Formats: sequence, structure tokens, C-alpha cells
Amino acid sequence: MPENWEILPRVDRHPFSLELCLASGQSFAWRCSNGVWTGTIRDVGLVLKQLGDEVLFITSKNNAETIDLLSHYLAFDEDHAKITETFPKDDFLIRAVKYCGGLRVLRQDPWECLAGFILSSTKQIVHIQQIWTKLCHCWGEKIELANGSVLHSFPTADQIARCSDRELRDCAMGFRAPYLLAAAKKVASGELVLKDLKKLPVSEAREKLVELHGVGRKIADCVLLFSLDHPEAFPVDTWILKVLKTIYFKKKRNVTSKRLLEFTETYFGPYAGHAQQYLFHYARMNPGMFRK
DNA sequence: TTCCAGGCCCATG
DNA sequence: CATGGGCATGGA
Repeated sequence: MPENWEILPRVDRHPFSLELCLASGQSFAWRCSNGVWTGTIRDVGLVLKQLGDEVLFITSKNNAETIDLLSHYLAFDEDHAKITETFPKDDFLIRAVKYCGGLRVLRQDPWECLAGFILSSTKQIVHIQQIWTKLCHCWGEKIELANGSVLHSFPTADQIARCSDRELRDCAMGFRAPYLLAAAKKVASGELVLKDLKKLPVSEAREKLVELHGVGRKIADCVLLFSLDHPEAFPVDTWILKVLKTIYFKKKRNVTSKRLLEFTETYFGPYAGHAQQYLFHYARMNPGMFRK
């Protein structure tokens, strides 16, 4: 099979790491084999790899469309240095940013992001990826690439909405099935238009998301940050909680969750969610620092 | 076997 | 407010 890799043009020279972006728990759509990443964005099948500073791709669509899609998805248009400059200058965050050189916050499809994080509660990332893959195979569309690989798109809200509870449970998502189904129906019917939440103030957008059964503050913030252009959203998960308690509230014995929330909403600045990603990944790669 | 995982819901003090 | 049990599933 011919492999015709195309170059994805870079507009900046800041460090970039495809591996950090695709394997940092932001999206559950990507699989890596020998440095080659395979996944889909909506109905587009993609194979990606990084060679030095360059990102190369093979696509199921035409190249020009794919360049637009990927440049946006990987946030190539964002001034990365400017974002990290807004961070507070504390030692731990500085260390985390250095450790995660090339990490970016992806701009995902809102439905795929919402669905992925509805599936995420009390699941390890690898398990979420397994459920994701099953959903794609059972209910997504088949996508064939010119190099011979066959992929399956993540099912749209319409496709999930047509499933039964039983059919979703057969994808091993357990008690999350009714949550996903109800969310799919609300999106498919147009009762909830996810992209419209981009235009709302973050707190109002969050209110709309937590109306969904199975979506609380944490999952809502993931969706706001990773797919709805709200960079101030700061998801507090188990890892971030460990970081907050052992680093930022070391002295305080019993910090209230209210106080923690207040801290995350003010301390990290307008791109708090980006700071969160550095902290999250750094903590996850160094679990020994937070044992207990 | 037991424990826990990018949580959330619901019932109690 | 905040605490605790329950919720499906699978891997360590």
C-alpha cells in the first residue's frame, strides 16, 4: 500500500508534541502504534505522525480541508507562549510546564467531547478508550483510507439516540448508558445546541451542561475547556485534587471544597484550564509525589 | 480477593 | 454545606 504522507504546515516554532496532545486524556479517540497515531474527528479518518517539528498526516478527506481541520484541532493558530505567560509564577507550575513541553489544549468536537467525558466517570483512561472503540465499531460509520486502513467514526448524537439502553450497555459502559442516551437525545433533537454554549459566559454555559443527568461540575468543565472555547474552565478531578491538597494547600489540614473551588477560579488566571492540563499530566506521570 | 478508576446522584446530619 | 453509599466494569 502506498503511504502518501502530507505535511501539516506549522505557523509557529514553539515546541509541539503530538504524543502529549493525543495521549494526555483530553480525547479518547487516538491509538498509537510505532509512533503512528490513528483516530477520527467526526467523519474524518486520520493517521498522524510527528517527525521532528513537523506533523504529517494521511486523511480520508481532501488535504486542504484536513489542514484546516487539524490546524484548528491542534490549536496551531494559538500563541502558546502568550498563554503560558499569563500563568502565576509559582515553582510547581513552572516545573510542570517545563516537564510537559509541547502540550496543548485540543479543540475537540463538542458532542464527541461530551460523550467521551460522560463515559469517563470512575473509569481509567484506558477503559474509556475501550468503550469509545466499541461504540465506534458498533454504531459509527466505516471509513477507508487510501493507505488501506479501515477506521470507524465515533457515532453522532443521532446515531446514539437511536440505540437502546441494552445496546449501549453491550458496549460495557454500565450505569453510564442512560446518561449517554439522554444526552444524545437532547442534542439530536436540537433541544441542546452545544456550539451555542461557546457564546455564553462560562458560568451560564456550565449551568446548561450540568442540567444533563450524569454531568456534574467536573465533566462540564472538561467539555467547556476541550471543546467550547472556555479556557478558564478548570476541571477538578482526582489528580488535580491531589495536586491542590499536597502542593497548594500543604499546610491546611481540612480545606473545604468550596475554598478549593474559589482558588481554582481565581489563582490560575484567564487560561486556568491550560494550566490545569500541565498540572494534570505532570501529576499523572509522577504519581509518587502524591501518594497517600 | 480486594481495590480503585479524569464522578455523579441521592439520602442524611 | 459535607459526608457516605451505590452505581457497572475491568485491570492491577
